[in-house]
Amino acid sequence: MSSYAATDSWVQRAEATLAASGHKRGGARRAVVELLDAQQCALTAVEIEDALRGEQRRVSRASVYRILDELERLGLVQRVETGQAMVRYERVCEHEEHHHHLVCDECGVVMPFSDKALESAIETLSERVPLKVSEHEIVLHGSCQDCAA
Amino acid sequence: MSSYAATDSWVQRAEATLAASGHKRGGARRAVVELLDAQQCALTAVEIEDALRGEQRRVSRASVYRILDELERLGLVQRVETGQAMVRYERVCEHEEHHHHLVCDECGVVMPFSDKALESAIETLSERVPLKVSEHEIVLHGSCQDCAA
DNA sequence: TTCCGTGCAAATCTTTTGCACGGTC
DNA sequence: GACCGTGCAAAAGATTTGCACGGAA
Repeated sequence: MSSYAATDSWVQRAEATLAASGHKRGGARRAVVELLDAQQCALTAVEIEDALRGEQRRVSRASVYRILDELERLGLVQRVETGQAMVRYERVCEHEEHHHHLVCDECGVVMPFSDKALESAIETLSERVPLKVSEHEIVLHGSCQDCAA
Repeated sequence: MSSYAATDSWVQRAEATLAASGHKRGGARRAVVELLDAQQCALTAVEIEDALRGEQRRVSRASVYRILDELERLGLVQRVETGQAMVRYERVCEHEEHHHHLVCDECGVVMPFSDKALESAIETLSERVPLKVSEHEIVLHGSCQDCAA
């Protein structure tokens, strides 16, 4: 889920992009980058902090936000607004298919999905709209299979 | 923009729904409902408070949030997540076409749009997804005509 | 007269910022 | 040595809650 040829992984691209933009290495950032790379879907800052507390190394909440902010500015991660009070973040993979999110309003679980027809509808309508569209976000709300059962 | 036959306006439906669910009338809530009815697109709680401060009557921020919360629970308004740090709210009109939002990331302006092809793509894919879909939200980000110029 | 509605102030929660120290280049 | 990275604590901003009083039914 997280890698392609070793020379082309998201982690490597991230490290390279960071270095190219004048950043030095840091343990906290490396831990966040590696954690994000291992994820299947978007995480909140708090989830990242908690996940890191146990595993790799402890990273302060402020650093998590600072790191996410920088990664977003560099186009390495993207924000996902799920309507759950906290913003979620996930890595942006150039090689992976663009995806969107399903949110269970009962248990809060977030899952990815992708759909060709949807993307082409978006593409088409983007031409007709009074906005130079740069991104789009689609969130479906409902009940997941566990909660609906 | 805000009314149909007088017997079928959103304000009237709101008042009726509120009454039916055991609410008494209140000046603050009436002011918020009337303001929302006059809007073309989604507002934040702060924008509502400010708009009301000048016009109809002053309504405390806490009341604005409580009122919006109740209206949302009753299905009279819906939240719109535009990725702008504040949640926006707009009335839900049964007779109006379902619409989504364009957000200018430079000036923050929010505009509505609707698209048949998009809706049917959503409808179709909702069947194939591991979620009993109840709602969906689509936001296009970019630069508005003024900002892009 | 009972219960809802509302304002005010305080509390919460998420996210940001200021500052000092330690690490990387 | 210069400058970035990070933790900690405080600040800021949005939203929620507790409490007391006034109003509607």
